[in-house]
Amino acid sequence: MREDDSNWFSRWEEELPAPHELMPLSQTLITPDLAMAFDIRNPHLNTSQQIPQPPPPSNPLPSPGNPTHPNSVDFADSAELGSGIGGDEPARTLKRPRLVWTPQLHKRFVDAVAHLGIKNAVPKTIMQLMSVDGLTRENVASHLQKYRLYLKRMQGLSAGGGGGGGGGGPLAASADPATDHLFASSPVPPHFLNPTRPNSDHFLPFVPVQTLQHHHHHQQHMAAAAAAAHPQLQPQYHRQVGQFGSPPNGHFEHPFLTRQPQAQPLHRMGAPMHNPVAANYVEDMESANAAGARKVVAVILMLLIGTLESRLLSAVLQIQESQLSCFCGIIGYVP
DNA sequence: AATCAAATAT
DNA sequence: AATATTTGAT
Repeated sequence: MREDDSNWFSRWEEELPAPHELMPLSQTLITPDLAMAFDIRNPHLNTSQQIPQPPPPSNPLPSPGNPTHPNSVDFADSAELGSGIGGDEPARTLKRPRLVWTPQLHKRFVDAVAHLGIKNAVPKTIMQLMSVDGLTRENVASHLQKYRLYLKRMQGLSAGGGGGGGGGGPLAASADPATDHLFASSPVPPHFLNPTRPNSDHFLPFVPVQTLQHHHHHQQHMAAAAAAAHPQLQPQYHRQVGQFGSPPNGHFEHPFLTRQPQAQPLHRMGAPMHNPVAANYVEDMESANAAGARKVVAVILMLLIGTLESRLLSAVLQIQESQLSCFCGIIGYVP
């Protein structure tokens, strides 16, 4: 008794949860929507917040075969998702905003799938290869599922024996007019349609090109819904910054920031390790001057390999066959 | 545990 | 319309 009396306090004190074990009550009482609307996040999650990624100097470059919407929305679209909530358990209560598959994001997806080969292209690996922060496996799985359906349709179109449109090729419009603008925004690598044997694309680097980190700390307060509202937009540099205004529809978009140092899973590829600085990838290979070099490299590779089939070559390069001579010329080869 | 495809929900 | 989520099977 006596002893207890003198010690009860210290015992009680010892059993108190450590500060980091405390679940902030406010978090549990605030609805996810409210939390997002007011930008409330976890106190002990002082992780660098969603700093909307710097919009790269607009490098307007037309992607082949896409109708462009003149109205260039100057949203930022960065490559990261999910804000700070990825990490800890109370995040479970906070539902993350739905992912918006911008043409650029989709392009990354396609690139990843292409480089993995259709066999290895499963949600998890695709997700890892894309290395977009906040991107979840189910995000990818969902997208992949739809993309496969799309491919199936495309395959059905071109492979169908009977049809009149013999020479159509993979560039033909989708059968269902009502279907995805998104998927049309990135060219479907030819071999997606014939899983016949591994592709030579494995030789092509995944272009983990690092871009400069600009400091453009502008939090755009615009509804990213607008970006989604223009599906046919050119895969330009729109940075959709999901911020919260008063969304009538009730859901918010979150910004994507390019993935920071965190995980750098895919440096095994071609990339000489370099600084751990964010792996920032070139979104449009067509636009970057890297594109030219890339194609030339591809040509050289093909030459070295000995496969000089113009159709295959143009397919690999994703250029017109007529342009082949140009590239061949560069390297001094005359077909 | 991951994946997949289909159905369903938001 | 576009994503997410669930379901049931592999």
